[in-house]
Amino acid sequence: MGKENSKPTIVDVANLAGVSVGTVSKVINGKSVGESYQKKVKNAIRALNYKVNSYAQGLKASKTYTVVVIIPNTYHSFFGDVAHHLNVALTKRNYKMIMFCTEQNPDLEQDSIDLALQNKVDGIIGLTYNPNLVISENVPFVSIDRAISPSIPCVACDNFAGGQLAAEKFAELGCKRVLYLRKGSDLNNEPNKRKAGFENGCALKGLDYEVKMLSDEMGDSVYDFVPFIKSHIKKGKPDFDGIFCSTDSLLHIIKGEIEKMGLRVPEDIQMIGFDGVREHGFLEYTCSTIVQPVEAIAEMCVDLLLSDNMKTKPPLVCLPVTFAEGGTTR
Amino acid sequence: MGKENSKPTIVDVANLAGVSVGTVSKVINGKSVGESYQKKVKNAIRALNYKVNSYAQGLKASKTYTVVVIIPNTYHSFFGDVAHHLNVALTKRNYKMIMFCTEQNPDLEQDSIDLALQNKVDGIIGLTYNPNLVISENVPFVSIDRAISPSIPCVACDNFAGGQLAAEKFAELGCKRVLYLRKGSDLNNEPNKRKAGFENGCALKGLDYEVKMLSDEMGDSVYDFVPFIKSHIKKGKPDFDGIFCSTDSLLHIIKGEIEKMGLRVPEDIQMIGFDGVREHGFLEYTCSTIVQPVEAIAEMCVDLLLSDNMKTKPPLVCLPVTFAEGGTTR
DNA sequence: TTGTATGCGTTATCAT
DNA sequence: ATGATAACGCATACAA
Repeated sequence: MGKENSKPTIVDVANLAGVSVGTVSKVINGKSVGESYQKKVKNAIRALNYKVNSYAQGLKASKTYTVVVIIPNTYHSFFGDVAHHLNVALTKRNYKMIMFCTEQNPDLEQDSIDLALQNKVDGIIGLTYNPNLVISENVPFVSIDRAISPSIPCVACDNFAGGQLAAEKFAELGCKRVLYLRKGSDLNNEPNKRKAGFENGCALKGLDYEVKMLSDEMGDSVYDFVPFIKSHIKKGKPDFDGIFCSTDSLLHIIKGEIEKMGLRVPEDIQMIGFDGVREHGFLEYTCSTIVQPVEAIAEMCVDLLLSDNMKTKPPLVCLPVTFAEGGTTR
Repeated sequence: MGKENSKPTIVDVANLAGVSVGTVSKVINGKSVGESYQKKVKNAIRALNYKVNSYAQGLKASKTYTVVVIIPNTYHSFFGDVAHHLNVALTKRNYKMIMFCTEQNPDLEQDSIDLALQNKVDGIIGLTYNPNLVISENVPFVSIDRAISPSIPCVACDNFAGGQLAAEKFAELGCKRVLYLRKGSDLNNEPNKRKAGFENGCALKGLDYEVKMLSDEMGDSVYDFVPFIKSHIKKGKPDFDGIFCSTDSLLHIIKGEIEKMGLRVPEDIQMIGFDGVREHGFLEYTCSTIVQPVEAIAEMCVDLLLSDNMKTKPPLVCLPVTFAEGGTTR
């Protein structure tokens, strides 16, 4: 008897149905099979509660219907949102998603890629920060928010347009002088284009502005913005009436700080953030913000990754952003 | 030549190294191998950039170092937090995590389990709501927040203690009459014990209270709490001085609503939530709250799932909660 | 200690 | 149309 208690295989099904394994395989894969055989096989499958072993399938076909997603984490609202929509987009196409959280650790990012290759996944989607990422050519890779190489498509929102939109909104809302606060990676990534777009918009609208940049890599703290802001307040009077923050997260911290300084939002100071993520999964935005089309980004990533009939993939895809009112503008 | 351009296999390594495949396999798996052979093999592996095919491995060993995590979504802060810590706990143990987001859809939950079985994963961790979940006996399963069957371990925070702790805090903070607002699933799950714990705590401390329960399944809206709250305000004067909300998310909505009614938090009304999730991944809590030990829960789930030497697994594990001040209490 | 051969479950290529 | 059989890449018992 031997392997009595192990899982049923295609052979067991064939035996019970009184047909050959080839026939069973055909039934499973929807190939043309005689009516009566069809029935016998299906009954046997049900009777044994047989499931195909996707590892054997993967070994044979070297197609695993599995995609690895590399992302810093899922507790941060924006990343959580991205991860979720990637999952939905993949599931919709019958793909499984293996997730690696890297906390922006360069080594972990590289390890994740190596592990993915080892697991013969059909592709990788990565939101990474490692500037020296080694990606072997034979595996489809789509990058989010960072151009890695010309042969690797990068998907992002239109960060430049987003920055410009923010500037235009401030102008429209009657602001005269706006601060741009940014803290992020020094890497040459897409979100850094928010600044250029913002400056462009300010120039277009004749809006006065000042920029303060802080760096992740340099270990700057968000609270380093505080003295900068204070230097713009003389005798309780700010010389600015708007603040554009590079992310909604940053906005929330800064909002708390300037409220401590006795300024009210949006009465005294109007604020616009970036990302447009809804905390708690609610529908309402927690601040006025430039909204990233996260779902569209996720869909685009998956489409690009899985379309093997596309000869030359676009090196950079920018998806449109929108402005959403969220209580920090008038 | 044939398969010239395909990935190198263990055979290619063996050929290049001038040894047998068995030897290569041993080197890969850290079995004892002669010093000189060791070197030759390792060089060949490097030269070919060889990676073991984990599908072939999985087929052979029927051990895949893969765990499926079933969770409603990752954009909601609490779920995102859970998913993240599960990922970290699994990665730490060299396991890969396949994620399925189900949005609490019962069919999707069942499908995810079936798919997991098909993929021969080593185990499943599920935060599910389907009351009729069919889980075949031969796959390790750990449930979060809901007891599914005596043979399936359930891991949760100590919800009863959490409810009681909230009541005790209210008493300590000088409250005389507290409202308990709960919206959730009617399923017999662990979080529903918060109510009993709260009532117990109120009784213990001689605290007056009233309870209002809303149901997910009945399609209730959180705004259905508004008339209930208003019925407790006579001529602008509330007959309560505290509100315990079954989740932080709910607290944030209710806080907005009662502020619209002209009540201030925490000056007029003190509020305590449940979950203790930090928005934006910050360190600060967004409200005073009963904090779930998410990391401990994740670790416990993984430990329980992967410990095969444990003969009888505990049917229910409750992990301790703590109170955190977050600006909605005095 | 090292090499050889068999099997894991599936699919695809043959004959039949 | 159906059945037998050879791969897929790896691990392991067994032989050398």
